[in-house]
Amino acid sequence: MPTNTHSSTRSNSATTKSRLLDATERLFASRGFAGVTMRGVANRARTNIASAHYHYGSKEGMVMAMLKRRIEPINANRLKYLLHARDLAGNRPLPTREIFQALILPICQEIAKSSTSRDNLAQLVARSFTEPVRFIQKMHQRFFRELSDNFIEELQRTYPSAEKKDLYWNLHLVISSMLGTFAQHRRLNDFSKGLCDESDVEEMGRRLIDFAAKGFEAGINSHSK
Amino acid sequence: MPTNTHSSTRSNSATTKSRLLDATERLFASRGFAGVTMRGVANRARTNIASAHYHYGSKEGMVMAMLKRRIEPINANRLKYLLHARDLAGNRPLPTREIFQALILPICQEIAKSSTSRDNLAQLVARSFTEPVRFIQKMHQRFFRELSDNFIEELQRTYPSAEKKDLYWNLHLVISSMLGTFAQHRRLNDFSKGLCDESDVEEMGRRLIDFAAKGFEAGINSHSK
DNA sequence: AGTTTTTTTAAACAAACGTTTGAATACTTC
DNA sequence: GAAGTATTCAAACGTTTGTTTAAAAAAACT
Repeated sequence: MPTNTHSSTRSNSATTKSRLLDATERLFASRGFAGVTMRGVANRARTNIASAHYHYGSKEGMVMAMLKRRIEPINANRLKYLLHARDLAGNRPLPTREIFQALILPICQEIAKSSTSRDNLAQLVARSFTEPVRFIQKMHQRFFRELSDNFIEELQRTYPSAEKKDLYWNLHLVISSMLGTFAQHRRLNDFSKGLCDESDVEEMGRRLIDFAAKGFEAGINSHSK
Repeated sequence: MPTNTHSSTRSNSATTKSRLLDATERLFASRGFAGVTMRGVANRARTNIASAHYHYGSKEGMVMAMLKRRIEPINANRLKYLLHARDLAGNRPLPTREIFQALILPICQEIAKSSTSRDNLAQLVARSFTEPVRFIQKMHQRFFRELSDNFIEELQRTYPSAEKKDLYWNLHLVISSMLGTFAQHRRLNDFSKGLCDESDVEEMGRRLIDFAAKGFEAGINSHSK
């Protein structure tokens, strides 16, 4: 039985443990949950199937650990961004664009980091939000519930007279657009017949933020007048 | 060997054949490609595994047939909408909103029709665009390539001085937003803590069109000035 | 050094998968 | 109604899946 209550104190074991998550990440990003096989992961991590079970208990546990490792730091950065922007603004409401920068920039930075090799974070995030497996849906729900609570609060400060329903609808549209854009990201080159460069993550971030901010404002203003 | 060159002339066989696609559709929408099992489909269609192979040759062939049956009519409607709007406008360029109405309304109507029972078209479309299986990706690519060719042409008429790169980027953002919104659609109730009603597909369509049109315009104007 | 705990390994398990077979049944055609 | 085609069916095939077992190896601890 694995005793994972203590974080691993040894150097070698931590390496195998993390190599397993690395392999899980690659397979999940390129082939989805069903494409993550214990044998495939073990092979890529240069270890054994039973070793994977030893460290993570089950396939579900392993994928869950991999998703947590990836997503939690990004969400933490989003909130840090938001708080930082609010500090700079004093008690004046934040511009729409700035709020969505806090939502979108942190993950774009992470995507830019990871998109050097074949393991693409954009694909990973995209899969995790349409994956039909129950526990992943629950996880996704938890992550975004926490996020939206914070962002709705900030949006209410910026749009004090807006109806809550409009704020929720349009934040929903913004988040959906962001996730959809990541999911489609790899198809941009083909889609645009080579005119657009999908590898330029910074450009994607800038355009996505503009798009989201203006779209959001449209949804709030049209209803409030 | 199945001789599918002739469309089925008998009444009973066509029913079994279409029941198989119905079952495939339900399973694919709720559990993705990996969740479509020949046994599951055959059970739901009240027939045999071998019967499914007889009619469609393979699991891939069956899922492909199901996707074609669903998506092709929607795309045809989109083009019909677009041509109709252009006819009404004479040779004057179409407003942005009207162009994206032609993109979004036809599929929303279809979603509204199918969302009575548990088989949700929004989920189906959502899965088909993040599914890691090769042949589904190819199919998705083909469908949207044909669509985008027509819509880019129309957008160029409306924005004659805009750069092609901007048009492609922002149409990409619009399509991604649309797909992402469908993918997230079922989570809206929970996300908004009951404030928003996800079953109101017409409201979703209206808000999505506004969002997309304004977001698109922002991406074009900000770069052209 | 000896004991205990943690980690790795090879081998096997039952269950579920897509596909194939060959015979039985239904339908069409003459 | 006989001949021929189209469809259904139960049963089996070989793989692959996640998981378990029990023993060996490595590391940590006293």
